[in-house]
Amino acid sequence: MTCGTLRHENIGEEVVLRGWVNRRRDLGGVIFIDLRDRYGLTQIVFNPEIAPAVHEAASGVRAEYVLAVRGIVRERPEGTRNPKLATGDIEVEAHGLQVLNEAQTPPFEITQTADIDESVRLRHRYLDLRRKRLQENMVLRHAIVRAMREHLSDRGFIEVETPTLIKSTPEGARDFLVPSSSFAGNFYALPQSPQQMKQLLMVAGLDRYFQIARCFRDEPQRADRQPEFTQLDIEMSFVQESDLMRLMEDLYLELTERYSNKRIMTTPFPRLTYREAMDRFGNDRPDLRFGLELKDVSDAFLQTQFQAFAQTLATGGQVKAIVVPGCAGFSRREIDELTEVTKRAGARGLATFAVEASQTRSPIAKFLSEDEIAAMTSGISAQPGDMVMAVADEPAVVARALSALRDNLGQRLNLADPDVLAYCWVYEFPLLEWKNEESRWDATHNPFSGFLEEDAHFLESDPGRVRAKQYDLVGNGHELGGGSIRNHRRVDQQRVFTLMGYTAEDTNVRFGALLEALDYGAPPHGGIAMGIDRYVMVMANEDTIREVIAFPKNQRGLDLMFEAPDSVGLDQLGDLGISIEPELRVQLWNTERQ
RNA sequence: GGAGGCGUGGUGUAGUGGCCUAACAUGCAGCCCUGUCAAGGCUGAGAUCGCGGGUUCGAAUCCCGUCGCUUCCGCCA
Repeated sequence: MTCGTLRHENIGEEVVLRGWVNRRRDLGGVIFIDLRDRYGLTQIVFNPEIAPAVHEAASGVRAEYVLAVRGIVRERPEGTRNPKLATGDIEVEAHGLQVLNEAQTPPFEITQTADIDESVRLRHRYLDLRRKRLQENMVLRHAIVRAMREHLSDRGFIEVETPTLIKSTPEGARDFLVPSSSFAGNFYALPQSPQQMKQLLMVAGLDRYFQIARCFRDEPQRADRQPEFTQLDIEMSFVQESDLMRLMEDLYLELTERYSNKRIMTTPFPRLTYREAMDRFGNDRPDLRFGLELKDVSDAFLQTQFQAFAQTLATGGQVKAIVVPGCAGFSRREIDELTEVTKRAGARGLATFAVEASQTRSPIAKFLSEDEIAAMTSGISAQPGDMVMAVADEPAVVARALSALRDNLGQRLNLADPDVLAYCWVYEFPLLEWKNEESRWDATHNPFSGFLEEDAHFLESDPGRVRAKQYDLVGNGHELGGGSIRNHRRVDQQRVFTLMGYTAEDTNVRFGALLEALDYGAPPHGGIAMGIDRYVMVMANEDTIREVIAFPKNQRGLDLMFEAPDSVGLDQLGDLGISIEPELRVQLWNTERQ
């Protein structure tokens, strides 16, 4: 029996309910207590004329006490029913009360819905988890993960667990290292993902694998990044990009339909090449719920006398613009704020043009000819009443600045409908990118991604041009997951490693097991890894993944409840052969616990 | 590593140079109250305004530094 089950038809039954005191209303005579558990609220009545001793006991009860109440389900008197409660037609007339535990006044109100300082919430996460918001998020997360398991199991996938103690591979994110007393001086690493393991499962012939996999990356936190997070990890043999996309599309359609009230914007999910996404949105994970696309207006200024534009164009830069419909009347303050947004993203400035029927007003109008301005506005079909906002710089900066501007405008103008989920695929990412600091090519995604056969001849001559068989699923501007078709022949994999500057010795040390396995009849295979935390966050309309993780760490990666990480004793360190530099012997925690 | 925002009773906020002896709501404590459900009424406790320094006759308020939280960039194969 729970606090959410009793209804009209239970009237007259004797029941026992257990739960927490949500609220107590002591009217002097009769006392009402709303008893709460995961399933709901039930009003308990303590009537001094029916059970005086029980009533007396109830007057000492406080919020969050844990009670067991024995009583009889009664119909509520006419006019006192509560339509806001599922159990609002009835109440339980208490005949017995047992206080299972008392409770201190909590540091924040369990029933409060307003935002509470997150540090306080994290320090007492078990109380935060008592609140409706997080309980609903946990239930949603469970339902989604369960549906993922069922969906894939029904299609012949098997769930395989892979180890958490593995070998460090210094590529990509920083590893969390784990020492062991058996091998003092050597370290395991926690997996950044089960990437190599799942590929080896394909070599093994377990052609459809999935796992709800915990991944660890020792990198700075973000609203959607935690040092440990969970992925739906998938790998399949004998497939192409489109097979993976279709599989995930089916799954995410089902999840969205079953577990949210959101309308899917477009099905099948639009597919954008990386190039197209960058051109149109300046971003490889565009929020497609609204337009405000980027337009290249460089052509209008090829002959311009305006130095800022002319010089940018002469040095391989570009001028791109966003047309903001109906916003010619942006205030000075709004324009300043938007300029600040683009500046923070690296732009030197933001050129604005308020298009009016008779003229176009702009702070830089005096530097430009009327023809240039007209060529620009007509080229992008700006109408009277529109605001045109432009950035001139090298392409990467333009993309970053206008993408930030676009997101800000979307928010500011309420263009992103929270009831819509706009999925899309972004594919054909570049295989490699040039790392200036290291003076070498590096994988943009993971080093095992295959490349398009038609681009293979560029591999040595123009590596930046080679497109990978790689795809990301994007939803409402969040990267929900990504994957690729892998190199299943050693020679191809070796070719990529060589480009990345690894010697045969390097690759043998780092990826020896995988490379060797490719020599033993590795089938063509590919896969994808979907971020579960991020997806649940989107489905739950939360702004951070901390709201969908039971015990998250804060932005610095600290666990405020358990107070981790923490120093350890010298004896423990001694077993591991580890000594700590004196300047690092700092006390992280000085909380006084009761 | 860099940039922005925030920091005032337990919680959420107001106060942006003197009217602050710091306000409001909620929570908490006590009293009153027999049909409430965000119960109501009365009374009360509770903050040296993150910390340190400075400017000023005077600082929650301005300046500098510092710490914490948070968002973003870098980073995240």
